[in-house]
Amino acid sequence: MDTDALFSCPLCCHILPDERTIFIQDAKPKTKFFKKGALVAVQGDPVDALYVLTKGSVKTEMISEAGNSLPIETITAPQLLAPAFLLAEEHFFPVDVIAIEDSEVVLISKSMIIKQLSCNEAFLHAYMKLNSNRMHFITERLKLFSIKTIKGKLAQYMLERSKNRHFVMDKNQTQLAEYFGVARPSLSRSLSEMIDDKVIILNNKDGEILNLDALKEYMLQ
Amino acid sequence: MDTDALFSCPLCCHILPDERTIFIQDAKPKTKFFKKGALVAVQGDPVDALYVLTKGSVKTEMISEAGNSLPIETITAPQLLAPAFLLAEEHFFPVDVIAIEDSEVVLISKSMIIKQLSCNEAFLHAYMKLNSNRMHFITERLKLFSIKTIKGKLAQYMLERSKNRHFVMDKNQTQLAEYFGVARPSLSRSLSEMIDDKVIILNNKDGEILNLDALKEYMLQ
DNA sequence: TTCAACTTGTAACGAATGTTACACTTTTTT
DNA sequence: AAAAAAGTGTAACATTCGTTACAAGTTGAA
Repeated sequence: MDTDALFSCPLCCHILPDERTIFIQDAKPKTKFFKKGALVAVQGDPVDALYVLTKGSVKTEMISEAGNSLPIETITAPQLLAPAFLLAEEHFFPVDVIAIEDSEVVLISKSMIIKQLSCNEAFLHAYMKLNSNRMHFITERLKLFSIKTIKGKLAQYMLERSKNRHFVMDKNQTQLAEYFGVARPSLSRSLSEMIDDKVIILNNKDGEILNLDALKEYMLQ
Repeated sequence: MDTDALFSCPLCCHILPDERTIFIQDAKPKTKFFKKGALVAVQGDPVDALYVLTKGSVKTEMISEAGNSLPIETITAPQLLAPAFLLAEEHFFPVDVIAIEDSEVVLISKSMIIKQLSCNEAFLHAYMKLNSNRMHFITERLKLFSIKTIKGKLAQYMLERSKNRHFVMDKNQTQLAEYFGVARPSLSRSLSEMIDDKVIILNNKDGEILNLDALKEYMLQ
């Protein structure tokens, strides 16, 4: 078990060095290993422990089963998995979690976390801030989905990362199409049309907004 | 100010009766009134205080501006507005909040909430559970959006509230179309096709699942 | 360099959904 | 009971997007 990684995750880093040995003794954390491509958890699995990703990286996605899948995010160690659901009444994984490289996950029991929350104020604040930030993240994801047209999604994406009418595409078209949940050729077509209409120009990953009003209009429909 | 409502909200109900007078003295909560239809908050407004809806009801929606709007939920007093964002680094309203009847909102400063969180364990747990539950709610909303076809959304909606192949439609078609973010005639068409295909039957609000496998298949595409 | 793998552009076509309009039914109000 | 309002079904047509296929460009490794 990678205790260094465990205690550098954004939550457990607030357990003081002196207390870490005792914490490990009390918590008796379980360690699980996952090969690249393995399922760490599936939608509906109960979240009965805090899942700390201590090595590797995973991706989360919704609705897999067989048909479509919508990627939500990729998570790189050291980080927590589904921390908000540990204390929820519906304490189940809302997504599938899949290892995208060989990974290690440390499980810490719910009761141990609750104990730590009540006796360690820094831990508590970190936990709450973590959940708040995740809420923000997932809300942004929802906002993207509430925009129905591909051009609208692109506009939102570009405006979100623009500064002085300049922006950088941090994903290639294949990844972006997957992120938006649309077909790649459709994305390419929409992008081409936005360029044809002189709303933006693109040089490789670098983009420039030529017509800000027109770009914003895309989102309103 | 409706203090009864304030102290019956799911968070402040954990402030003990003895401490309520002092709490009010210290917090000096501000009260705001909103007429039906008024904007309580818009996307991007800073969340610098805890918003407690003490009277009336509001609806929240994304991307309004002028074009489309996606309703997220309706909230009835006594309840909190955007509690998760009070402690987030990005402490801004993620949605527009609109009064759907004459309403009263009580504002309690962030510092007062933080103080209460650290000295009142029940308050703390209520706050965390509240955020966890909201996370679950918003994740379910996202799941609905990750399903692209209307029939798929309908299938998810029906399966979610079915018991022994029986379900009840708790919204009329107009409301459901708005909830899904689709056009009302399109929803009506999809519903008709599902009935024609003998996957479900509908008697007013009561539905019966005739072909469970077919219904589930709708979601996988 | 040369080849393979990845990435992008694009075209033709079909499927799903949106838009608009109107008739009809049900519910609510007067 | 009559009138008004709300809800529903449906048709014709437009639009957007998905699917499939292939060509061309780019990158990186052998």
